[in-house]
Amino acid sequence: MNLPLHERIRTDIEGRILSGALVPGDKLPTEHEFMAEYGCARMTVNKALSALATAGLVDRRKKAGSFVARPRLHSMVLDIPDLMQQVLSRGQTYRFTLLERGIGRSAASKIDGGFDLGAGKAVTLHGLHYADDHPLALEHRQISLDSVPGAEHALFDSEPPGTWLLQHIPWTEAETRIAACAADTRTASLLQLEAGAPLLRIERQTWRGADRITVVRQLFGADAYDLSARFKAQETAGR
Amino acid sequence: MNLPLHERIRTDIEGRILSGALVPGDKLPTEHEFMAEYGCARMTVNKALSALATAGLVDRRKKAGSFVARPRLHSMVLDIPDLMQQVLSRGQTYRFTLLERGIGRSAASKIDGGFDLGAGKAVTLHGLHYADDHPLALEHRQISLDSVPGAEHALFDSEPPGTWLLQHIPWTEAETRIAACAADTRTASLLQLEAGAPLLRIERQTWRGADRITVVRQLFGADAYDLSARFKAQETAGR
DNA sequence: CAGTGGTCTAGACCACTGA
DNA sequence: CAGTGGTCTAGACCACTGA
Repeated sequence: MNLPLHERIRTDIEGRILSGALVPGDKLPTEHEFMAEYGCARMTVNKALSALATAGLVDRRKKAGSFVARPRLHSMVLDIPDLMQQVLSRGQTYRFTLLERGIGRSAASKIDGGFDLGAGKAVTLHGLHYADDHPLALEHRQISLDSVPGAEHALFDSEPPGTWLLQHIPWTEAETRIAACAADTRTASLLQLEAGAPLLRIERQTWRGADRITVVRQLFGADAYDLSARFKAQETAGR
Repeated sequence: MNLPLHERIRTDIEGRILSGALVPGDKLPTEHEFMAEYGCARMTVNKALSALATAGLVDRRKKAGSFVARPRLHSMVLDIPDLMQQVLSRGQTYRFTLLERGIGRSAASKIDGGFDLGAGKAVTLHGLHYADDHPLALEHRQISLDSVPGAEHALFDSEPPGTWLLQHIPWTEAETRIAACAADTRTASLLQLEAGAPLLRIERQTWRGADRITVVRQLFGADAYDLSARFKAQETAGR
C-alpha cells in the first residue's frame, strides 16, 4: 500500500466525496490550497484533480474553482464477453454450425432493426451456437466484403464468425440494441422451443473508423442467456 | 482546432494505431524519441502516452517500452437513461402509479434473480410506469430503510421511486441483469398484454459504498422498450 | 481585473525489469 | 546492469471567466 502521492491525494478527495462529507455542488480547495495541505508541487495536485475530473467526480471551472460534480447516471459498463469464450469458461463444450451462407448486395437480405451495411457486397450467414450440444442462440449476420474481403472464403467451422472477426478486424465502435421478442415457428424449432416462446434479441453493428464491418442479430432462448453489467458510478462518466 | 500539444501527440499516435499503420504488439518509440520528434519536454509525451494507456490503446512496460495493446472487447458503455426522462423526451406524457406498498424485513418479499438487500428493514413497492396513459413497465422494488430512512414516508406519486432515489441517494455502484421472459397472467393484464407475451426483464441492484440501497425488477412489453448502447472500442478498456 | 485551472518546461531521482 | 517508464519538483506563461 505505498501509493504514489497523486494517487493518495486522489483517493483522499474521492473518499470525502463518496462518504458524503462533501456533497454535489460543494467547492473544493484550490490547487494552491491543496499544495499547502499536502506539501507538494502544483502538478501533483493537478494530476489528482484532473483524474477526478476525467472520472466525472469533479467539475473544474477556470476562475471559479473545482466542485463536486452532480452524479451522472446515464451510462454503465456492460460486459458482453465473446460467446464462445463464455460457454467454454462455464465448462461447457461449444460448437457453431453454419446453416446457410450467401453472397450478394447487402441490402438484399438486410437484417431488420435499423442497422445497415450500406450498398456494398456482403456475406450473409445464418448459424447456430451450441453449448453442450444444446442450441444456445440463432445468429444472423452480414459481413461487409468491402471492409473484410477475407470473409468471402473463411469457413467459420472451427470458430464462429464473431470470434473470427475479432481476430481479423479490430473494430473501433459498436452499437447494440437489446429487446425481447417472441419466437416464430422456424426460430422456435431451431432453438428447440415452442413457437411464441420469449427470446432475448441482441442486435449489433460495428465499425472500424468510417467503414461498416458487420451487422448481427442473435436470438437467445429466455432461459439460455442473460446479460450482466456491473457499474461503478462515475468511472465512465467522462463524456 | 488549436489543441494542446499533449492532445495533438495523443491523437497523432492514436491515428497511427486506428489506421492500422501500427498493429497490436508493435513497439512504440520511447518517451525520449517522442521528445525529439515533437521537440517537447518528456512530461508532455508522458501525458499523451499515459492517456493512451488509460484508454487501453497502449501497454506500457518498464525497461521494455510502450506497445500497441491487443484490443479488448469485453465491455461496452450502455446508456440507461432515467425512464421518466426518456418518456418525456419522446414527447409523451409520463405517469407512475403505485399499486402496492409495504414495509418489512427485506428477505420476506425478496425479488428473485439473485439480488438481495440483506437482513434489514425495507420498503417494498409495486408500481406501473405509463407513457401517454399506456402501461410501459411494471416495477417491483425494494429500498433499504437502513440506507435510505427517508424512503419510509416518501409518497412516490409525482415522481417514480427510481427518480426519487437518484435525487436523494447518489449510488456508487450498480449491477444490472437483462433477460427475456414470458408474462404471467397478472403481469400481462397489468401491461395490457396476453399471457405468455415476451417481456424484457431488467434487474438492478445499487450500492453506495458498502451499503445496499435498492433492488429493482422492471418488466417491459416487447414492443414498449429496447435498450441501446453505443461503444467506442477502447475508451473504457482501462481496467 | 484577478483568481483559477491548463499547459508546458527542464530538470531530478527512482523502481522496475528485461538483456 | 542499463534502459525504460513513474513520479515529482519549482518554476513559468497563459486563457478563461466570474466578480
